[in-house]
Amino acid sequence: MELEGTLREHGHRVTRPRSVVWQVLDDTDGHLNAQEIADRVHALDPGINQSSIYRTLALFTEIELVRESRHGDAATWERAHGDAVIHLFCDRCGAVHHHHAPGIERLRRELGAHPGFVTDAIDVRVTGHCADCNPG
Amino acid sequence: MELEGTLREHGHRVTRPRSVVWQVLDDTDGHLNAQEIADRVHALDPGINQSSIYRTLALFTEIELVRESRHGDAATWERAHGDAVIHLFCDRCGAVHHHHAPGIERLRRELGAHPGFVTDAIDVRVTGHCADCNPG
DNA sequence: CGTCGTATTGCGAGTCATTTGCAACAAGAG
DNA sequence: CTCTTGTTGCAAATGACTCGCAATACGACG
Repeated sequence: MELEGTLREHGHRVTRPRSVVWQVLDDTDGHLNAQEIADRVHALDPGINQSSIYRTLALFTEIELVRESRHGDAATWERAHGDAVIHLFCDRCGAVHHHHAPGIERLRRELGAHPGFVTDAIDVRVTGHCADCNPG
Repeated sequence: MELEGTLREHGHRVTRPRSVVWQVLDDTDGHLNAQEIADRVHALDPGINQSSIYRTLALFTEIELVRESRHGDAATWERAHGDAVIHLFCDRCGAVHHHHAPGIERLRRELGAHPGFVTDAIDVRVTGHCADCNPG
């Protein structure tokens, strides 16, 4: 299992909060905020504390199982994925869509040729609105 | 003056906090966090309140004089600039460098062809480290 | 110039998501 | 089964940012 392997690899234990939080994120195709994660976690196990959820998310982010993003003042988490997927944030309904953009690899090559900076990750975020979202 | 015109255009007054905050951001080539802005503002006028600085930054962001960005849990502000400038965040020294990437226009065109989403702004953020930054 | 209406400020008190200290607990090596 | 120590739950703390409100000062107008 991806979770167990990655945790062990980094010298961490497999615990109940970690399994449940992972179960929630792994079952979701998209971004969840802290509230949504807590709700789903509690549906599976009401005994898990909010602090443990935050600690777990921080750990998962550190070992790159999860990607955290902030848009405006909203924090969301999703399963980690490669750079070539960019995020489309809808200003109307708040949804976050994924879009595959191979052009990112071109950008990465271009940056590689730039002697002043060593690139690690590239994060492209587009704001706008879904075609079917009503104004306001 | 750019500040006065833009404020008037949007029906806002030109006040001391607004002039001083603008003076600070306009004199800086790059990103400043709330603390740095407050320090520089207070160097020019110690009587300006922190809340007014926040309110001013929010207003400037709204009328697009200023661009706010959040990286991790750090909020920073800079004079507004076009999308074709991407941000390079150094994980070691915390600096934010600008890089001109005309490829963004290509990406915008590509997204324009995507029927499901109407693009407004594109924000490209690269994490990594300056070539001359020491590890740790 | 003065006057006046109202946007804006300064201040202090909130807010609220996230973090932290610590004693109790439990994963998992031996 | 035992023991070590990484983790948890809890409750209290943090801290960046926001808000309510009376006092202030823009700037339109005469």
